[in-house]
Amino acid sequence: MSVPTERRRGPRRALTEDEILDAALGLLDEGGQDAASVRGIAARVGVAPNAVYTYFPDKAAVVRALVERLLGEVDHDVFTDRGRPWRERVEALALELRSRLSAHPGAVGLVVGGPMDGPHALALNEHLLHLLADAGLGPTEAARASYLLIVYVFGSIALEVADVHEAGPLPPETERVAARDRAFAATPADAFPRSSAAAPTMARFISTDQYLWGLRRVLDGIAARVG
Amino acid sequence: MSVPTERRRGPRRALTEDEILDAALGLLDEGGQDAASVRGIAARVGVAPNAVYTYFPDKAAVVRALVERLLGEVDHDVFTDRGRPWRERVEALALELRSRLSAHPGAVGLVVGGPMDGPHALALNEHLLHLLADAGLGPTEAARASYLLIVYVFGSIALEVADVHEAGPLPPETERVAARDRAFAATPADAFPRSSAAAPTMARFISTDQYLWGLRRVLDGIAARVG
DNA sequence: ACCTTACCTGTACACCGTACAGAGTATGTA
DNA sequence: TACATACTCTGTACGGTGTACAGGTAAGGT
Repeated sequence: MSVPTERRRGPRRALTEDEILDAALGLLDEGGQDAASVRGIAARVGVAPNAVYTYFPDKAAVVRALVERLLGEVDHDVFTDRGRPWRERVEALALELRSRLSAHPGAVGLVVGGPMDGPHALALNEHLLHLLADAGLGPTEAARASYLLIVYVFGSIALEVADVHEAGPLPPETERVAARDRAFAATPADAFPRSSAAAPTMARFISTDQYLWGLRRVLDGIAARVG
Repeated sequence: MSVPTERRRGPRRALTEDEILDAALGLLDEGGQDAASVRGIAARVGVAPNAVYTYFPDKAAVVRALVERLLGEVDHDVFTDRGRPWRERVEALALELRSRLSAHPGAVGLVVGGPMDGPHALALNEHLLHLLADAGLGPTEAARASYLLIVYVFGSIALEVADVHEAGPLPPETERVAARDRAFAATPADAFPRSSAAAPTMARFISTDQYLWGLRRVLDGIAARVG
């Protein structure tokens, strides 16, 4: 009888890179931005800290791999359907990215803070470029528009998550929206929020409504260049 | 003869908070994102590491104060002139912020990564809200538009700086643009950049031209809501 | 039965933020 | 003038971080 699970070449490989990434993401989800230490990861998979370095050359490589995995999780089908109008496809992409990333707030900083030059990131960029070419944009304007959209999507997610150092997931959207409304709403119905007290932060805790509103303004601006 | 420099109450105050912030910013400029350690700051002002804690409760407070100082350096006059068209004023604000922040790439991550809830940040937000009210937007749309603009300005700067972990200032814009063009330019003149090799990162090293292009698309989208 | 290869551990180093106790000095008050 | 007070700054120390180095151990292939 042979060994049921296939081994690679050397001795048994007790760990896998995926286990390590699972542990890192788990720590990030539970403890926020800085919770994924090498020692913590190793402890979570039940191994000495150095064992991690068998699979990744350094911590940055772990982070890169994790970012790639997160970006690889986005469902490309929803926006590669060339039968749908291009604006709908962009909105689908934007919503998909937002929901994927805000599921792991602690990891958002790592995604945005890195070079985003892995295969999945590039594939995403390429799909977006094709999409904008479908819309009728020339190569230069497509590149610029894709940059603009990337900035909006990642920028808004990054800003939203920026001041949530605490552990755990974001508060539910209903509560976030309520907080934002409390912050921005002027006291008289038609008044303009003039005091700092009325707008306590520059940009935080936005709703999906507001996210889509901004995205649509961007799309309006881009659409005007199509003709 | 009396002491020329005025003292507060206690013994001589050899350090000032500004000296500490100068040191922190200097380290950030020379060493990038993570170069501003408490120990490094203290060494640079010639003092034991703990002395810093006389002026700031913890490192986060140092960072907050530094962010506030950077945001306080933006020249408000260029965009509070209500005589100029509102789009011009937004562009002036966007360019001012970009030039101020990209002068200190190592500090950008700290600005964007924090809550941005200091007095200067709030004042900036308020000015932007007023500006958009001048443009004719109602309170809700002004808040949403200001959020959109903030996301664009800070998001693009953050993404641009994200993969420059190395020390020193950004390369000069001419070189950055050349790198970007090399990256995005399709090999045949009219071809569309399809390969990942042709677009090696999602969004990096953009020119002022491209920055303004994106900003103007955003402004187009906002302007369409004014009527 | 070797030898090679790859996994994993123990130990160690330099650095980080920062808490605690105390030394030193300039000031306000008697 | 003398003292008490208030404040700045230092020495030391603790627990945390990333990771380099040397070895031990177990599973192949031959």
